Amino acid sequence: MTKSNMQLKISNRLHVFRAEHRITQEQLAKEVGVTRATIVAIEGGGYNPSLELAFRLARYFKTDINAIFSVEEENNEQG
Amino acid sequence: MTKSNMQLKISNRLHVFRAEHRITQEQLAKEVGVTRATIVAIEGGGYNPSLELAFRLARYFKTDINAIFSVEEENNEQG
DNA sequence: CCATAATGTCAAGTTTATTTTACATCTATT
DNA sequence: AATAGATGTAAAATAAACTTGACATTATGG
Repeated sequence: MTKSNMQLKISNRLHVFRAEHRITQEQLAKEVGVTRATIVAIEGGGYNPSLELAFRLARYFKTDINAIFSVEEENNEQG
Repeated sequence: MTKSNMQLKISNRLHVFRAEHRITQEQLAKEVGVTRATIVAIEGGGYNPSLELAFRLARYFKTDINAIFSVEEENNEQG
């Protein structure tokens, strides 16, 4: 079992972006074309959305995917 | 029907990255933990992978998601 | 030409994202 | 306390990502 086969944990700051922009889950869901359940799931964490949805969220908040989503590194070789 | 409800077309340069790195579909598939069919599907285009897989591919090529995947803008304000 | 590796395709199956619906909780506001 | 808006949870259903296996085609090299 190689490392590349382990599931990556993807964390996100969607809740923060939503707070900053003062938009509700329901509004955001409508804006990006999904249901509130999906937004809830993403904010709940440990959830792996589609790339398209990630792009839509980034685009809505006029930012980059990496500003919202990031990979949880188990292995800290960022130096 | 608002624009935000239309499906975004996501294009990618996976084929290019793979050529540059001289790695086969099968090798790459193994590296990022999917099957060759998935790599073929992505390179074929019009395919919407998971965000996790997008992150894995970017990470493998030591680059950013945006260098590999991009949204096809119907509305050309990309500078 | 012959063998082998790499790629493209297709159909059927499994897993997981996303939807739908319903109900509970929490925070204002009156 | 009552009403209303926003959020959390959960279970069943649907859609879509991803797998599996098999076969065809296109390079590449002996």
